[in-house]
Parts: sequence; C-alpha cells; structure tokens
Amino acid sequence: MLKKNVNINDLATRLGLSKGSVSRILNDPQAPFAPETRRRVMALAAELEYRPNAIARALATGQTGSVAFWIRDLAVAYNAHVAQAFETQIEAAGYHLFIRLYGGGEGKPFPQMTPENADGIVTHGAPPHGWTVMAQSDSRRVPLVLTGAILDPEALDWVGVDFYGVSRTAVEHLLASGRRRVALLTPSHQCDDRRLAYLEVMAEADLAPEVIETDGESRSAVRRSLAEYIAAHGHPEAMFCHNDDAAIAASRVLVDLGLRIPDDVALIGCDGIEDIEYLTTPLSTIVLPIDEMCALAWRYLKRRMQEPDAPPQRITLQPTLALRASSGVS
Amino acid sequence: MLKKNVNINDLATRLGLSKGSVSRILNDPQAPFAPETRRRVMALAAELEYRPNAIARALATGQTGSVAFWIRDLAVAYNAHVAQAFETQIEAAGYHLFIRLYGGGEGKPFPQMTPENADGIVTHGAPPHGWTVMAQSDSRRVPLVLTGAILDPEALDWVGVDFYGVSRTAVEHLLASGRRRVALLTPSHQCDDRRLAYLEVMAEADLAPEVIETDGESRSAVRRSLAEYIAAHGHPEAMFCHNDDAAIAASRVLVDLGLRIPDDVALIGCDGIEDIEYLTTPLSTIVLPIDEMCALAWRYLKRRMQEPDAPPQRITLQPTLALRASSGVS
DNA sequence: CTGTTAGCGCGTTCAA
DNA sequence: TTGAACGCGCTAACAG
Repeated sequence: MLKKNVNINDLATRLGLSKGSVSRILNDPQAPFAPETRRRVMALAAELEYRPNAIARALATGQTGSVAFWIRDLAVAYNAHVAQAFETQIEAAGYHLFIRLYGGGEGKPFPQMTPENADGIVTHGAPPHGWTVMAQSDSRRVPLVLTGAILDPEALDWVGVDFYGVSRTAVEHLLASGRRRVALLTPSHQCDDRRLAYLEVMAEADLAPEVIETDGESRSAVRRSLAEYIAAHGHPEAMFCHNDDAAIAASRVLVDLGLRIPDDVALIGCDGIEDIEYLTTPLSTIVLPIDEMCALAWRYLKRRMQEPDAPPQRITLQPTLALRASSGVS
Repeated sequence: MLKKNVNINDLATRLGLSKGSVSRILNDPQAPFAPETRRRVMALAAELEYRPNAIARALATGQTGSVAFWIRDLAVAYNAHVAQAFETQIEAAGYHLFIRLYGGGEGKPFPQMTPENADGIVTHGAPPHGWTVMAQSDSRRVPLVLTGAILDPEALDWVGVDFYGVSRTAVEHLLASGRRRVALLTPSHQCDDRRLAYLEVMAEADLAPEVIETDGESRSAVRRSLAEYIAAHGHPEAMFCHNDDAAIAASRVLVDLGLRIPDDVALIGCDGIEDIEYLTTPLSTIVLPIDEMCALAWRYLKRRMQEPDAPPQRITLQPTLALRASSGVS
C-alpha cells in the first residue's frame, strides 16, 4: 500500500503500447506479436518487478486459482495431517491452498462469506451446523466436496469414511478377549457411527454400555474428563476411543494411575496418526485412508469445477483396523 | 458458477433504486435513508440471499479483511499450535485467517504471488530463502511481520525468539550432571542459535562436540537417522534436541533399544508442545511463549497496516527452560 | 434523502 | 500486428 504497485497500465504507457497488448503478451505465449515487442515487454516487466494484481485478475476472469480447505481444529493432530495431505494433492495441479479454520475449539460457525472466493472448497469433518455450507453453496454454487464421516447423503459431492463396520470389529475384538466392561470414550454430543456401532455390539452381547463423555476434544480436555470419571467410577477394562488424541490422553491418565496397558485396560484409538507410534505401548487403531481420501476429494472437486452440472460424485472408503499391543495383541 | 449469483445490480433494479444507494444502505447503518427504503432493501437482500462479491469489494476498497499466515509444515506439531494461536488473535478482531504452507516438507519456495492479496502477512519460522518475501514486500509493500527465530535484523518488523541464552543453559544443565558425551540432535544444514550455543558451551567445557544430523524434520525421519547413528556410533549420554518432535522420536528410538531415560540417555527438547506431556517420561524442554508471540505479531501487523511508515517494530522474547524427568530432575 | 459517475486492475472481445 | 472499448461487481465522491 505504500509505494504504488506497478500495474499493467504503467507498463503500457512506458512501452508506448496499449494495455491490451501488454496483457496478451504477458499471458499468452502464442499471441502473435513481434519478437522485439515481446522482448521489450518482458524485460520491463522483470525490471519493474511487475506482478499482476490477483484480485483484479480474479474479478475479470472469475477464477482465483485457489482452493479452500475448511477444517475444524488444527490442534487435533489428525486434522493437521489431512490438511497437509490435501495440500500435496492440489499443489501438483498448480493450485494454491488456503486452510481455513471453522471452529476455533468450539461452536464458531462457518464463515458466512468466504473472502477468498476460492474456485472450490473442500471441508473435512463438518459438524452439523456445517450444513449451512450447503445452503450457501446452493445460492452461490461454489464447487464443494465434503470429506470425513458423512452424516447426510443428499445432493452433494463427498468422499466418506465408513466408521460403522470397522468400529464394530474393534469393539468385538475388545470383547473377544473376555473383557466385559468395555467403554466408549468420546466427546459429549458426538453421535456418529462409532458410537452407534459400539452401542449395538454391546447390546448384542447383552452388556451394559458405558459411555465416557469428554468435555471437549483436545488432549488436555480428554485427560481431565477421564481422570475425573475414573476417580468417580473406577476404570473400565477396555476403552474404544473416538480418536487417537483421545487414546493418547487416555494412556497418560492410565499410566499416571499406575495402570498397565493392556493388562489392566485395553485401548483402541482411531485415525492412525503418526504420533501413536511414539507411545511406549504401541496403540491399536483404526487407520483412515488419508491420502486416498484427499486424492479423491481433489478429483471430485476438479470435475465439479469443470462441469458444474455433473452428476453427484460419492464414494465411501473403508478404514482398516490395525491391532497392536494396546489391545492385547502379543 | 452455476446459477448466476445475485449481485447488487439485481437488487437495485428490482427495487427501483440505484446501485449506489443499495450499496450504502447495506454497508453503512448511519447512512441517511428513509426507514421504509432501508427496510425494503434489507428484506430483498435477505430473501435473495444476496452476498456481496468479496473480490469485487476488495478491488474497490483495496482491502480484503484477511490476513495470511505462512508456515512451513503442519506436520510439526508446534507449527500447528502456532497457527491455531494466531488464528485466535485475529478472529477477535474480525479478520479472516488464511494459512498458507510454503514448504511441503522440503524446499518449495515461497509463493511468488499471493493470490489472496491479504491485508497483511505473518510468517513463522522463515527459512533463508524466505527472504525472497522481503524483496516481494519491497516492491508490493504488503505489511509483513516475521516471527520465530530471526536470522536477519534488518529493515523488517519481527517478533523474535532468542534461543541462544536458554540453549546455553540447557546444555550446561546436561553437563552439570556429570555427563560428558552430550550430543546435539538437529536437522542437517540447520544452523541457528541452538547449534551455536551448543558448540560454544561444549568448547568452553573442553569437550568434543557431537552433532547428530537428521535427514529431515519429521518424526519418522529423525527416528530413522538417529537409529542409524546409534547403530554406528553407540549412544551419547545426553541429547539436546532441536525440537520436541525430534525429542519424541528420540525417545522412541531409545526405548526400542532398551535404553532408559534419563538413566542411560538424558533428553532435552525444544518448543514446549502439549504432546510431550503424554510421553511416559516427562520431557524437559524449552518452552516458547507462543501466545505472547502471536499477540505481539498481530499488534505489530495492525500497526503496520494502519501506518505503513511507522518505525520498525521489533522485540525479542525469551523462552524458558522447563526441567522434567527426562533430563534427570527428580 | 437519492441518483450519477468514475474508478479499482485486469482480460477479452472487436476493429483496424 | 496492434489499439480501443467494454465489463467483472463493488465502493465512493459528488450532485441534486
């Protein structure tokens, strides 16, 4: 804002050319211009460090060359990994990525207006009020792809992850070891397939469900909530955790109490983040196909940007259960 | 792009008003208009779900209402925390944050053009080639604040962190326990105050320095490099680690080898991320003042946006050494 | 109280 | 091979 940026008009007047000619020479290598003219233009542009104003260009072309990635919270390690993975996808295509946070910890809603006016949006792990995006997308029609646990299959492009089957397997695995007091560790009000599968398997086994709800999703919040819970109710024999961060926090609580994993309490996490390899007791977990999910999301988004009226694109990916020492595998 | 977005012209024609009037009513609650007119405008805007085109607005006003945060790599947990902390700062001021990645793991340079044309930029942990930003900033003059370990004090606004003094203290602390084979664990080619302080303290103590260079910054890279190193050279009695991720990776390597922390190898990390509270042996570390750093960066940036010609704003913050069990504190 | 006009910086027709 | 003019959607200054 200080020194006025050189713009295409400055170049044109200095060169004795018209604005339009300069623009075409700069943007279209095929444009029919005298080599000498072309050379002069390029030289002056370089000398003056001319950089086209991206906003004006976006206004004129209707494209920004950027994609927005909306995510809830970078403090959850898994989210940061997904963001990074998606960046890898689109940078190869020459697009820029903006990461936007839509809920700094708690209930901040989606931004009403997206100042970036990205050419497309990918959201990950959208909460219920995330569906405001749908409404927005309906009037503005920004290409949008949802990823993660999909709650609503209607009228959108998405790359979903099916937590149901693998969650059942996880809980069944914990029960198979003979443990009967198997709990679910999850944020309060979180009601997804992980919880559903857990409740069903417990019911089928004629066991009372034990849902330990945490007051927040951060490790410290989980740690606090779980410590209080155990102080009040004693510890379960096994825990199926909502994500790996919760499982990591749980390990800390258990170790602090002198409890052994898996002997006293077995643990299974979810997400498959790298961090769990650094725990003393390797953590069993549900591994999500992050790279595949991001690759598909990007493919869908590209298609939607090119063909706004293409039919809905949807896929459901299956995570895999990785059994390690924390759930009693030798 | 599908359905044409309603724009301010649509509103104006439907209302029988001029574009300018609609604009003023929408943006300026104080503008002198008949209450009835105002009501009609607001009603139609709501009904049609009118959303101003942010790009056109930005072009007209010269402001975007957004700030870009450039960071190297979200896979390093500390970076994700800083991004999150900075977001907290600016959202309070009503600004939007874009997180941009400038080096997906390795040497990708800064984006030449910033498509977001943010009103300001904050970078964190800029590498040497990050100084291209300076050049860019010199011709375009986007308000810019650097944070983290500052290499070059010239002609910029920055919130620096002084690693030198605290690093000396850390190394001296390791030596004070009688350990003599004290190593530095750092990425290769990383040459900052941590390394400098380490080398000086070792020299002053008449000890041979032992720099263990890792081939990359990720936990897995550190893990691999360190394992190979120890296989070849045996293990040192203590390690001063470049950051907490490196320390966490080191713990894993040591545990796998059956070595005890701190009895066989003492460890001190750097950054003070939350993750280290979840290791079996609490990790000694250098705690960086993340919140203070972000708050100051935002204050400096605001000032620079308001007064482009304000004098340089600079401060150097002091981290603190948090001693825990990993370095032999009882 | 409201309408008109002139840009913001660029790409992109159409002519010449 | 080049120039002139228009439009993207909006804000702002000046009329009336």
